[in-house]
Amino acid sequence: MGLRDEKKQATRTAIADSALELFLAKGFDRVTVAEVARAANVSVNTVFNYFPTKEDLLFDRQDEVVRRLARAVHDRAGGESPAAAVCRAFLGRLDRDDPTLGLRPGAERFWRIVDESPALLARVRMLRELTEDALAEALPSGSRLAAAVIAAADHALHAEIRRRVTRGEPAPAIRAAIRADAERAFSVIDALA
Amino acid sequence: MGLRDEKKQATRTAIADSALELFLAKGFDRVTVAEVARAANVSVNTVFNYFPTKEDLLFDRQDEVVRRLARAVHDRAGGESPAAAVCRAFLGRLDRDDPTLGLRPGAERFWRIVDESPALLARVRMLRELTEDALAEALPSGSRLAAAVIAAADHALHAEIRRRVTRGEPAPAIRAAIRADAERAFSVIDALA
DNA sequence: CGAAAAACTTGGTGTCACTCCAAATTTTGG
DNA sequence: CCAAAATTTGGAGTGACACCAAGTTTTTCG
Repeated sequence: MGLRDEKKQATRTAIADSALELFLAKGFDRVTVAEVARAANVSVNTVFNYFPTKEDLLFDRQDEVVRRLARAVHDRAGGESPAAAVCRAFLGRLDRDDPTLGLRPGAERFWRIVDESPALLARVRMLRELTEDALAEALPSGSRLAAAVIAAADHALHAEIRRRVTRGEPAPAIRAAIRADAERAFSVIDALA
Repeated sequence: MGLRDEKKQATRTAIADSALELFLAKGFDRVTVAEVARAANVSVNTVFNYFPTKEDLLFDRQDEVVRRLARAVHDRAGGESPAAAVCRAFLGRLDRDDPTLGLRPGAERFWRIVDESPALLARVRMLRELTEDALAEALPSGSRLAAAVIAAADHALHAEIRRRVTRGEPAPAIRAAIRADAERAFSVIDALA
């Protein structure tokens, strides 16, 4: 990687970091792209060179997230059902305290930004749909219905975690409750896929 | 209702009709609000007086749609489970050839507009979420997880209908296939709510 | 009926995300 | 060191939408 790519990486993170800081301070909708550009010492055009939309300043590189359910199904052991695989992956992340779960301290601030912005909420819905699409492709049946239901359960569990965190419940209690919900839901859904 | 309200109604439908015509002809994203205003002989400001956003020109009065699942649950007979109630309501609409199903001729043109516009697809996702929210409130358990799963199934069934219609399958065949899918899915899900 | 009040429409002005283009500027490979 | 390639930038535009201060129309009430 030459000097050029190093600089690009630096510029990109400088922009994203400036953006996050501003969003945390003022909220997504009260920050303009021009402000972000100024804070990062670049032009507005450069911001759009790196990030196709303003929302991408916060939701950057979501490929991994979008493909998570599909990957869980794809990588499952022979004989394991898709729903069981997704369940197992979810519980694994729960035990491992995966940062994307929103259970770790600091997550609240992030999701607060999202919850207060219609544009970001729309983006979350889009990511959810992309997740569903990817899952449908990974299912041996290719069933959109099964994919929709499994993705809905996964999404609802994540949402429930955030809701409880916001409500101030302690992490261990949340983990226990969510674990029970997940096991119950996915075992029911299992008959679909 | 006085003269004023009659005029208002006339203006509103004139705007919506002009908009639909233009959207059908050119696609949502290739029509500006200014064009719609001109076609309806009003000012741009007046368009926004009646419709809060450009998307509302197409998705007007979606309250009914958003509350459909909640109403099915709310109005169910004693002893019927929520999932069963939603299933029954869905099958009823299928038999009755409800226009919002997308099975009737002309529906393709409408959904083509939607499918080609990112903004309208985002709006559909929002309506889906509102549907889910309303359903959660209507469930005796209030379970967001159950609501999410039921709403996902309902949404997926609608999407599947549209997909098959687009693919050119005959309506009776679609109805039969969807009926089977719905019965299977909701009976499985039944154990959740 | 007639005039003030209330409701509606309009023009104007401004903001902000985002696009397109052409002119710098920087980096790299030869 | 120089020319090609990549990057950054300024500038001009577009379109949705907010806000406000005039009109204009409809209603209300004396």
